[in-house]
Amino acid sequence: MPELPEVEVVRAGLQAHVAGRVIARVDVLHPRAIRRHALGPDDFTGRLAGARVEAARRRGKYLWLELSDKEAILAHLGMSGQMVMQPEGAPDEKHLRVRVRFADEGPELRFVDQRTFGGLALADLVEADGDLLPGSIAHIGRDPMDPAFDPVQAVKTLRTRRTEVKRALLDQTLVSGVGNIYADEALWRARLHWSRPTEKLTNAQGRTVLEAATEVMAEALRAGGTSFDALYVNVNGESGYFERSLNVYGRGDEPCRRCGTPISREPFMNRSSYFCPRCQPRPRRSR
DNA sequence: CTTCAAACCTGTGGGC
DNA sequence: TGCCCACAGGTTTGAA
Repeated sequence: MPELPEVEVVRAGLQAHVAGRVIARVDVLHPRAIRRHALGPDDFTGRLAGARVEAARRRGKYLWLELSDKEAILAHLGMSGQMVMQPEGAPDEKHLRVRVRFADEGPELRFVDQRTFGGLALADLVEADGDLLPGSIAHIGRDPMDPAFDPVQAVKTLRTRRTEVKRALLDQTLVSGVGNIYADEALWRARLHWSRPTEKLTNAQGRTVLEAATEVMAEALRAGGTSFDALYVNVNGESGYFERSLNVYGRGDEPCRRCGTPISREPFMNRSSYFCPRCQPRPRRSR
């Protein structure tokens, strides 16, 4: 599933293949893909024709193609969204949702999305805390790879929350970019059970788990991201290979790489939490 | 204000 | 073989 490292791989691919090009024509093949564009498909395609892509940018799991006049194509990959470059005329993918052709008639950009949780929208860029970003995501916190990310403040905010530590890690307003996979990996590295109450974490524990999240995402980025199946690929259709480096996620009943204890899986927020019951003991009292 | 859970989706795979 | 259900999960929305 695309979390920060996977989205960053895609962003870099878009920067390399799309920046500097002028859009000739956009086709929306499935209206749900632009459901967050309130003015509808005709407005979306009409306003994009002739626009020039200046750069590909990202915050957390959101990415956007910056256009001129403080506008941008804002994208979220959801669970299965892909941005792939294809030669014009290549056969349509089964789940092709949006096609972007360019004036130079070079490779076209395709938004492909099986589960349709992702989508595109036109957004106005606004000034926020020294950054230019889509107004609709101004509520998202900075991610750990942002040069202006403030880890001391993030730990402080984390410890004022009254919730479980994993819920806090997944809260994009606190720190953005972390999803279920890297949350579990960070908690394993920090030796913290997912249900530990945030208000009881020490400053050192808070710092440790946020540093672990930052490190594991940086390592995943260097590996090209995590792929379990064909649902995450870069703009050239290639998978990342960080899955082999995961220590807990998806490893239920397999031995912990630190202590050999079988990894546990528990239901959590309509998904799963993977953890080592020995390295990450459950808190004695759930608040 | 904060916290929480349901809803949105489709393809895959296990059980029977 | 085929049917049914569980599962994958990020964000939005509305309720408490």
